[in-house]
Amino acid sequence: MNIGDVAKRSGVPAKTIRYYEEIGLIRPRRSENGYRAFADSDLHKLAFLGRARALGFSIEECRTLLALYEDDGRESAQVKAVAESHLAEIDAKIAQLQAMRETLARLVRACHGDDRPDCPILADLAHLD
Amino acid sequence: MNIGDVAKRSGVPAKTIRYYEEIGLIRPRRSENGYRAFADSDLHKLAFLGRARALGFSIEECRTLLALYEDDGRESAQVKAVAESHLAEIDAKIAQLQAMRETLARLVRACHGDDRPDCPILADLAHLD
DNA sequence: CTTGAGCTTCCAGTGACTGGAAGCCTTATG
DNA sequence: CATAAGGCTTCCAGTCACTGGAAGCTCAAG
Repeated sequence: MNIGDVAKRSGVPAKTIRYYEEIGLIRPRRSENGYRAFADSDLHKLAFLGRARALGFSIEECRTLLALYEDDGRESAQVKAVAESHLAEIDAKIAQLQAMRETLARLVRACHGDDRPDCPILADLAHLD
Repeated sequence: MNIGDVAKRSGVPAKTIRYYEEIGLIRPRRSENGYRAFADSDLHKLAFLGRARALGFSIEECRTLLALYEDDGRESAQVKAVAESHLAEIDAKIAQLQAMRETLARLVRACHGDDRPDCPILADLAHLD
């Protein structure tokens, strides 16, 4: 398979696939003409990576997960630890965004949004502690 | 005021203040010795920027908000539009994170997390559509 | 006079791509 | 068989918003 095929089949853009090779996540063979020649195992890895990235795992977490995936002697506890740590980060990010959201929503509600200049949003931002 | 003072008073790190000057968000005067000389208005702007950034506004949105803040002829509707658009982005991000969170939490619950290798988290990631 | 803190500029790196240029390779069509 | 289109290659630069560090100037205290 050429890069275009795996890109289509895995859903990972060709540019991204080249980048993943550059940082050592995958190591496709090369054909005689210099083209990358992807095996089924490469396609599987890329699909794996695509899904892990979609769940928000960082590249380094993906590297760890991929290594665990390929290690028959892994302990599921290791995988779970990575996932739990990531879950905690997601929860923290959600909490932070929700705090922002509350403040912002309050300000937006308070702003009449007409042609006059006075605005509680700017007033809040300008307020010195 | 020197940069260290405004950094402490505004809560914006000195490095970040220099960066904000570089991209034209602030234009402090210079003393004869070459040091930046911050006026109260600069301090206010930095505090403004710090708060706007804390609410998740992008630098370009901050630039717009700062311009509106300084424009006596602004219409509060313009400010509200920026804030509402940002609020929508935040909501989208929260929704996306919550979707990730649900999937991930389900997988974590399903993984027994012991010394055996079989793991529903990896199984899910590896699953080809 | 020296020491240490604070200031300056400039360069490089972060994360995870993404866009684009220049050029080789392959395939389809006239 | 020539050519044109499309796919592949590498390399370089840009994104966003800083952040770290090096080299060197300035200032206040002892």
